[in-house]
Amino acid sequence: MTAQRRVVAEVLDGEHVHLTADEVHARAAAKLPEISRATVYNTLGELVSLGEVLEVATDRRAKRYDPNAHRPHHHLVCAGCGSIRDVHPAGNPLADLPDSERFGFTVSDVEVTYRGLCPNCAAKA
Amino acid sequence: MTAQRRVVAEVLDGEHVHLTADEVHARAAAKLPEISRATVYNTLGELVSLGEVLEVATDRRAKRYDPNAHRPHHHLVCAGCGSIRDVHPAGNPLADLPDSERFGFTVSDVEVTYRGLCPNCAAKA
DNA sequence: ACTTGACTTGGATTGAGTCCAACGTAGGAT
DNA sequence: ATCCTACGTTGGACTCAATCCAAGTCAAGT
Repeated sequence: MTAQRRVVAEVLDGEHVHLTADEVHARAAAKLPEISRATVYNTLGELVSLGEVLEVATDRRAKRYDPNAHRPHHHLVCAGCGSIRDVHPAGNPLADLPDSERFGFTVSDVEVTYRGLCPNCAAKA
Repeated sequence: MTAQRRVVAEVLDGEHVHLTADEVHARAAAKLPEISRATVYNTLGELVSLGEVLEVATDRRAKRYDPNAHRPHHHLVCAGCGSIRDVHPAGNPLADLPDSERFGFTVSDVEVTYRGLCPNCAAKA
C-alpha cells in the first residue's frame, strides 16, 4: 500500500458518484501532485480485480468507476451528459433467460442499463 | 442512394452476425475496393439514425452493428472474444423500474446485457 | 455548359487507454 | 551499514477506434 494507491482509494471512497479515470486522476493529483495517469489506471485495475470497484462502460466514452461494488445494482445513464445513477429494479433478469436462449454460453452476469435524459439535460433539449 | 451506401447496406443485410465497423468496411471493400472508412462510418451512422440498424457498444472494444433492429431483443456477449448473440428473455425490465428509482430522468430505453463465455472460449480457458 | 449541393476520399486529429524502459525506494540478506 | 532485489511509479510513446475536415467528384437542375 503506497501513498499513490491510498490516494486513489480515498478518492473513490469519498465520492459517491461515478468518476471517469481522468476525474479520478485529477482528484488524486490534487492531493498528490505528481501521481501519473499510468498509476491511476494500474490502481483502478487492481481495485476492479479485487472486486472493490466496478467498471462501467456504457458506450465508447470513458469508462466510469463505481465504488458501490458490494450492493448489487444496475445503472441509469443520461444520454446527454453520460452521468450515471445507481438503481435497484425489481425482478431477476438472470432467471428470465431460459436455457434455450443460452446457446451453450456459460452465463455469469447480467447488466441492465436504463437510458434516458437527466432532468438537467432534458431541460436543455 | 449511392453505390457505396448500397454496398454497406448489403453487407449488413447479408450477415446475420454483429459486425464491427472495420469488418463492415472489409466486406464492403471486397465488393467496392476503394470505399473509404469514413464513408462506412457515415453510412452506418445514417442507418442507425434511420432505425434500420442498432449500435451495440458493450465495452471499449469496437462498436458492433446489429441489423436486427425491428425485433426487440437483448444481447449475450462473450467476455473472451467479444462475439454477440441475440437473446429474447422473458419479462419487461422497463416495468421493473419504479418511479421512485427514476430520479426525474426521462427513461426511454433499457438494454440488458448478459455476459459469459461462448462454448469456444470456455473450452480454451 | 455552368452552378449547386450532396457524397466521398484519405489523411490528420482526437480521446481513452495501454505499454514499456528507466528510475526510485523499501526490506531483507550479508 | 551496505548491497541486492523486487515491486511501484513515472512519463512519454504507442495503439485502436472513431471523428473531423479540406479537397475532390459527380449528378441534376437551369
